[in-house]
Amino acid sequence: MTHRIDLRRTYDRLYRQYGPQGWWPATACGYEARCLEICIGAILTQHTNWANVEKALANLRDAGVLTFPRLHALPQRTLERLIRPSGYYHQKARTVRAFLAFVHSSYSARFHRMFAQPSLALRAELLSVRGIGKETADSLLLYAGNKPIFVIDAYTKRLLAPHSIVFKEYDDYRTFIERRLPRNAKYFQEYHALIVAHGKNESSQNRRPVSTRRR
DNA sequence: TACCAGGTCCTCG
DNA sequence: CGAGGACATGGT
Repeated sequence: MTHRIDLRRTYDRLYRQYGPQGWWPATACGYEARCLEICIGAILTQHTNWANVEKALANLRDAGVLTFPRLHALPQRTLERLIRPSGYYHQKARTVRAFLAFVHSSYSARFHRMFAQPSLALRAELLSVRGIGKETADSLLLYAGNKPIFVIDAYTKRLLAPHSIVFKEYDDYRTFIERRLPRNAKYFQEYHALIVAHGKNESSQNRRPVSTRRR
């Protein structure tokens, strides 16, 4: 089967339409703090509107617990209460704690050590953490670790589907895209961000059809 | 009111 | 293994 989509040109088109996205939307300064915020945000955003995730992150920030040691020491119930707006709060609290325990025990709670590992080996380790699946693992690798791994999400599949590019396996999507693009983390970050911007734009138009009236 | 949002895990046949 | 369901809040 021949795939007509030109992924580089698609990127250019999206970039012209939406402009630079500068993802991931993180506010923290400093490498470790920023990694923490990205990782927690990536877990909280699973099947969840980003606006809800921001409420949860704001709760953690306001409570002064958005640091590795504070978050790691937080009781399950307290964590659940703070991240409640992001939904699935029981599951996600467990995942956040499992993730922090993993980083703590395997990498002394240091993200720079964790991301010093070879990407694919680290990916396998992340996938062994309960609650972290392929998309979340790849988001951590790409946005926190700056690894050239392309993140596949619902929007990405939605973008490819009209071109009859449909796979059963997550990794088939990833391979398809990675084989057709320069392996560059910044490029992948921006590209995936553009796909999400486009996806949100499209779905908002579906909800409220474009008015035929102009000006 | 119903449906959706930057998934993941578990169970059952 | 593949389909189906559970997990949960907030916005439109």
